[in-house]
Amino acid sequence: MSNNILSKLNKEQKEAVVNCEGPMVILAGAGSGKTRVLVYKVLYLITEQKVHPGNILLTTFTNKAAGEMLERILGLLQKNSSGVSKSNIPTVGTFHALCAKILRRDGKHIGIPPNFLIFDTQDQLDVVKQAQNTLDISPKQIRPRGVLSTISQAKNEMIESSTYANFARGFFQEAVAKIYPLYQNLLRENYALDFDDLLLETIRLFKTNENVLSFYQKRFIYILVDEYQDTNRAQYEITKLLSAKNKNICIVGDFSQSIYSFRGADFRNLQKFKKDFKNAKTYSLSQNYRSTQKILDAAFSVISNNRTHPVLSLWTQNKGGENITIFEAETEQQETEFIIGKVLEEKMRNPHLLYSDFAVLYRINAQSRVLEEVLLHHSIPYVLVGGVRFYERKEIKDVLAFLSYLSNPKNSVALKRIEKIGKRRKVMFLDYVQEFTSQNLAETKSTLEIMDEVISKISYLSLYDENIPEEKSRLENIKELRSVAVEFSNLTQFLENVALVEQEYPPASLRASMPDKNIKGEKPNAIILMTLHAAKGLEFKTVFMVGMEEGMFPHSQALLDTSEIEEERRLCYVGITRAKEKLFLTRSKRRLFFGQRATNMISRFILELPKEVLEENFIECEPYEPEFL
DNA sequence: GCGCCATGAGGTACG
DNA sequence: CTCATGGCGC
Repeated sequence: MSNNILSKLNKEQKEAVVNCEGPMVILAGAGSGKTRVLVYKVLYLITEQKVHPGNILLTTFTNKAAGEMLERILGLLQKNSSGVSKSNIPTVGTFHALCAKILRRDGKHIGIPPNFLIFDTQDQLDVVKQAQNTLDISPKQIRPRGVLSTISQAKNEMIESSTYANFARGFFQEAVAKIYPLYQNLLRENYALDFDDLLLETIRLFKTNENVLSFYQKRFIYILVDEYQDTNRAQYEITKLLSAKNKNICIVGDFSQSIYSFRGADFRNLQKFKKDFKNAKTYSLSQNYRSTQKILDAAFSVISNNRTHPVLSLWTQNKGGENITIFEAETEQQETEFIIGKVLEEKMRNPHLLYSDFAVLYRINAQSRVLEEVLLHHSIPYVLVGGVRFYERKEIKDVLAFLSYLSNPKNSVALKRIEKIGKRRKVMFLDYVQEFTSQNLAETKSTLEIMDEVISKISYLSLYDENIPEEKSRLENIKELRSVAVEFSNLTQFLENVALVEQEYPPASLRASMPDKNIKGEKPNAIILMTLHAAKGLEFKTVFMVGMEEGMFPHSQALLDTSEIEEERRLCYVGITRAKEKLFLTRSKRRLFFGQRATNMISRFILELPKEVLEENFIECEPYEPEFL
């Protein structure tokens, strides 16, 4: 059986899998089979080391990744006929999901009720506005969004509301110093935590309750952490606390793919690890199974310009491959037309190719508009990944507000939202709340029944007209939410799922220009449009990176800061390494920007590519020295 | 409670 | 230019 598992791995991967005891770092390059190593390591621990599955913790970056990895693990376990029952599976999830579970169970020790709410960004904003209102701080002078991100940043650095004032410098931060404590109080009055609190309160729980910490240390004997380069300080702290006793901690990461420092991620955690665990072993996965050597060479050449972190050199058996094409368009429309031409050309050359083998990656969301317009004009099918998320839609938030208030009448933010829907509807709703609590319906009715009752009691659906396309899609979204409710008949569990789980984009929110068979679960045959950030972890046969201009990519706000430029370069590295077979980099000489025509220089990242891997017809621009150097 | 207009800002995004 | 927000009048 052991051979069976290990035969699927190369030498480097095998080493990383079979060494399980003690602290270790796996430096895993893009496309090097990192997920495979994590999955097989868990499998190896269970089947070979006879570790109880419940003693394994694997943390991931997203819920999606967690779901996929657990599925693979369970599938392989079944294949190896190792009896794993539902109550006997490894814990796989994000830090936030893990912390939510821990706090539901043990938060009471630090005054957090088990039915606490999790406030999302919109709820948080409402709270900030409420706090500013109380303090008479005008939202015009001090923007709530800015306040919120400053508070979040402070929380990421583990600065509490009581001590923030000591660090506050300047007009804005002094305002935040007043708002932050009030914000925190309001959260607590609502029995709510924000996402940052989930992490911070767990740390506080661990630090003040030895027994609780000890319980989880005994439970999670083997800890694996994915995407360690994108952990923030709180997440770093949690892994350290949890692994302090057994020290069986395996972290996986890649410096070159750290692209989330703007939200508190710190790739130096990857370096700190070896200082915290002096005897930590290091394994590197350097064989790439995704791209051609030319693509890898291009990526390496670019990323080698970064000075503040180590860089893995990747190799592949897939030598050669096609050259990388650079295209300089006059306008952004022409840039998109070039893409369409190339897609059709490639499809002609190879009839097996689907539209979905092509991805267009861009730096900022605003770039998608022109792409959509031109694709639409040429009747080329596309899907836009991203945009307004399902659970952030108005109608979904409304229905959730009803349910959330029913589950926890302390939720004043939900009530405020309900009031906004309509005063009369609020009265009708409160009538139902009375009925609901007096008859204790939370115990007897399913989520779906409650949802349907609320919706009909206040005739919520009559707000929307089926004949107006936009409103019809709102009605469809509510239907979609009903199907989620079917999966979670317990109201509390349903709300927990909604708060923590990133929703798949349902069909209605997929903006496809051609209504292909977009049925749930089916990948539509359409060109994929997304930001470079969204592309992390994915791969496509052909990749177009557009807007390769100074000011666009690297982004204008990163130009003056070396560490931000390095992050942009890592983002570029991530983009290049998404391509399996063919890579195009395009730029436009002129571009409409905030209604004005702007002329941008060619991106430095293009000039950092090795000439050997470029199509010959690319005429290099005059080299330039950025002014700030 | 809704719709209209003025104003202002404009990165990336997971839980 | 485009979108989000907030104030105000009906």
